[in-house]
Amino acid sequence: MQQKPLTLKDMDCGDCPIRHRAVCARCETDELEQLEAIKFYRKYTAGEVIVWAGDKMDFVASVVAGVATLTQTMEDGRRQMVGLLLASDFIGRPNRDSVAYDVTATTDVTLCCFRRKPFHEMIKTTPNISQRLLDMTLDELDAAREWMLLLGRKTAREKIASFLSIIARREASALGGVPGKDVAFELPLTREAMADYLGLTLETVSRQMSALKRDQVIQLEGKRRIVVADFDLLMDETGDDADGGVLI
Amino acid sequence: MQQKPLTLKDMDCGDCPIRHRAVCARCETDELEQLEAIKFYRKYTAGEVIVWAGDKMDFVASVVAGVATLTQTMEDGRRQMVGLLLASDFIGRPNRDSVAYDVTATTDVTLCCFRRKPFHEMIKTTPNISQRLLDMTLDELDAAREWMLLLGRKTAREKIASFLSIIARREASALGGVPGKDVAFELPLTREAMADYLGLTLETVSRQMSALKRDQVIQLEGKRRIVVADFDLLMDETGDDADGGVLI
DNA sequence: TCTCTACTTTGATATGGATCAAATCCGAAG
DNA sequence: CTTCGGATTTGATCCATATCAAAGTAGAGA
Repeated sequence: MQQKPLTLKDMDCGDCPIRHRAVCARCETDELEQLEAIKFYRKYTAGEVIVWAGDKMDFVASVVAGVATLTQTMEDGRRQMVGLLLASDFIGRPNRDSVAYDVTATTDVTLCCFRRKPFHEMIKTTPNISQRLLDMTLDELDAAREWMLLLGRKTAREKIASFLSIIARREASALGGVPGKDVAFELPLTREAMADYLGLTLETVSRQMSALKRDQVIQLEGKRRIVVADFDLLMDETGDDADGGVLI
Repeated sequence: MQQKPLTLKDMDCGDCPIRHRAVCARCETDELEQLEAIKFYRKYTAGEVIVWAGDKMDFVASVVAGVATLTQTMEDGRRQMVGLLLASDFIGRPNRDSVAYDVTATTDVTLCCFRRKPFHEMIKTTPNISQRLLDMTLDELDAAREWMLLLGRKTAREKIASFLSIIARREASALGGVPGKDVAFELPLTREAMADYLGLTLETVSRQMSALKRDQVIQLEGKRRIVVADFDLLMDETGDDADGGVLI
């Protein structure tokens, strides 16, 4: 399944959002050149496992395109998603050589990878990069805490509405804006993966999607395409405060 | 309630674990001196709110002693704890001036505070500090993801057992070890706060505590003191893998 | 010592979501 | 176009936990 790594020649760097957004927004030219030297690309197809929990991982990476997930699995098979990685999100830990979660591509995925050891060395000497990583990690922590409220206290209907609004918002911000009154988007996850995200069963996910459709909060075009005529109506179903929510 | 800030003279710095463990484990002498210059202490009594969600916070801090919590509250009053802060844990965001969660002292708490702006300036120029903060934030992210599995997929009984083992482990590691076959400790939270931690009601927490006691997994001395004769027996109830669990 | 009050336990009942089961949909392979 | 298999929907039933209610406990203050 896995193709041989792409070289820089295979992909115009203009397609790679990393140097501009994810890791090195404030880097100096020579730091960017250092990063280029340890950078390579990898592609995965939908459904492919990128790394298994416990495996060695000798690179860190940014998602260039597609959607990947982090999931934990209990001995008896119960699964909980703990990370949803979209374009420009970061995978891996500069100072750990194995991963704690299964990382899976849920759509076709392109990663921009950096060899872990030299990347780790760079961090130690480059405040810009470690500060950028700190900011990104703090954002992830905020997202995780929002997610904890969802898992611990929201009803199934609120969970679905929250998930849809999260996806809508992230898709919109990837295109550089905020969702307008009406939005349409493709779900990057199966019902089962949504269930793993939300701490529900896939049957409950399906039922609540049908209920939101019946109640005219969303429309379904096929199984995966969602049309939201009135985004405020969807937000009303999330249980969240009306104002967007300011962060720590 | 709140006492006037302590000065360095009020507290021997030897009592403060911060410079040694939390923020500056690898700092140079002059960096430590910079930190001293912007450092002060604050004390809070059990039950006191340290900051409300949305309030300005002009300092960051490390917990020196006691237990504090981060909680989110929905409009209708549903509450979810999203952070449990013990000795040497960090509070606040160097680059944000307001907080997103209620921060509450659940026991008497002593904080070692650093004025936010100068601390933020130090980070920018001191790789040691920003790297240390990155490591701490990544640890918190791991804890949050463990917590998400608990909230999304564990039964009430597993949640309680997991919570008790987490507290036992953190108490033990604060004393510089790992929990032995038998451990005893004081719960730093009310049943209601435990419910907020676990995404349960306080009645369910109480019932499951009683059940674990009935089944001889734990003993209760009074309402708050827990004695665990066989720690493995408690671990068996958590639903977690037998081996401790390696991290990303 | 005796309240008072917050915390905790226990009981009875209701219910949201899980579980078990079966049908339907739809895209990919032939 | 037809077939096949994974993804999804829908239905019937069950059960873990919430909810509502009341009683018990213990520590702080009078």
